[in-house]
Amino acid sequence: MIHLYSTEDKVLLAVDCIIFGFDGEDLKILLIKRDFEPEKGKWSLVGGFLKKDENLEHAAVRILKHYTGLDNIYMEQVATFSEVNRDPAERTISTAYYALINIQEHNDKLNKQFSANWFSILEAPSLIFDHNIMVSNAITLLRDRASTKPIGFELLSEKFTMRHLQKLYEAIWGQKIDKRNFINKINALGIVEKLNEKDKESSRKGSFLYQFNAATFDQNSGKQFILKF
Amino acid sequence: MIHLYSTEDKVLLAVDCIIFGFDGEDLKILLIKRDFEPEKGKWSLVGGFLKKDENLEHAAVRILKHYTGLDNIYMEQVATFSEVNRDPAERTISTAYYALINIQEHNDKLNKQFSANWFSILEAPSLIFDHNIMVSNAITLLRDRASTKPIGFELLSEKFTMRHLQKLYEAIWGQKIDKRNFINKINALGIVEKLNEKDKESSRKGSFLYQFNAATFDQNSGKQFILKF
DNA sequence: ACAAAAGTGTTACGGTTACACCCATGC
DNA sequence: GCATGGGTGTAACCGTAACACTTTTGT
Repeated sequence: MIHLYSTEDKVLLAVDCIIFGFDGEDLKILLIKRDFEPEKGKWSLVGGFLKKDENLEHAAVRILKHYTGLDNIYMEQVATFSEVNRDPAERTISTAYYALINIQEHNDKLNKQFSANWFSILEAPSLIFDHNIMVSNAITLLRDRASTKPIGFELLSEKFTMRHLQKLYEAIWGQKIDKRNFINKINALGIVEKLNEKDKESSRKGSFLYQFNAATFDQNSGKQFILKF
Repeated sequence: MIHLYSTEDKVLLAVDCIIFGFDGEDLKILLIKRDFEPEKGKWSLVGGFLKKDENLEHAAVRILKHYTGLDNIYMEQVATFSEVNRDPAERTISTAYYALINIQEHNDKLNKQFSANWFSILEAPSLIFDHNIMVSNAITLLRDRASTKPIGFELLSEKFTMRHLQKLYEAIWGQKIDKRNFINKINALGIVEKLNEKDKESSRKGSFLYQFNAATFDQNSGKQFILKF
């Protein structure tokens, strides 16, 4: 079998992004109302097409910057979706990426500009094409990664309370966790540093703030990061 | 931003397959000597281009059938690789799939026809393009899947001994496992059925044959399949 | 009789889970 | 002084890991 590349079929390649955020209670995804045909007016993931001179990751970064205004976003490829008629307009293959952003840093103006909205993953509307499957795969992958890598911090502000962190993991796994067991385990992992500051927002007593300590984590990296309940 | 699909760049989309087999001792991958430019004569994964009227999975099935003669192969997508210059001949994006086949059923004639060879994952040669990274990602994924899904059986014949099964998992994880602990755990999972036959190949005493029991596994599917040591 | 692999249970250990009360503060 | 969330330790339990000897049979 001899290949002459030039005789092979070419296709459109798109990137779709599942953008996760955390508001203190629920894990959320950012969706936009699609403003062009087909399926204009329906809810959709943010996406765009791959250009000749960039790789998929670069395209994802570009799209994320466009829709969120943010750089340096934590991102990982989910999978590539290629059903022949997934997009009724034209044959398009799409690679999905999930991204973790700090919802506080996200600019509300952009939401108006793009008719975008945050939806709890428990109450998200039905999406165009195969985007529901993409979201579902992304959630599965995120749950796995959150259990084996210290990526949760990407969804929080630099300083956070133990309660924030716990609520985050509860939202990711859809499961209540015992307060004492959670704190014990986090401390055993030695990846957060207790600060001499308190957050007074949530209670009269106030609760201590922590920050992720990459250095400590790297030292411990002999042992595995596993966070399961 | 308004998209007119017709103005977007199109690209070549390829599929590359990491074909795993198990010879009783080592986990192996099937590689071919590439018979066309660029990189003619170098070792490579088997691959091909996506056609207009098929999805990626279909392309992978087609390629596997072509190079191994086999249908109904267990397969899973690994990831999509898109560096701009990954293929020096022309911009090509490639989606990698790993596949598990029973090495016994594989036809040696085809190996001659395609200058193909099985290599232990521990001694595989350097490959063209980014194929080494694909293999490495595939192994990581396989290890994860083997720990959480009963897919190991895809690499064995229908009937196998406990020793075969243990050697397989040892090869996948690159780690010795205690014989008694292994058997205890497999039996606790209740996914294999002991047959009234013995394999006399490996010892004078002979060892009992087992087969995977999908029915039993489905009944147990309330509990999770987890196989780690 | 001996070599070579098969087969078989129990104990110790470590990590996970379950669980309840006092503390500090603002109103 | 009381209501609200913050903070803290221990004991029971369960799964995992470590470990050695007997059995079978072909030569």
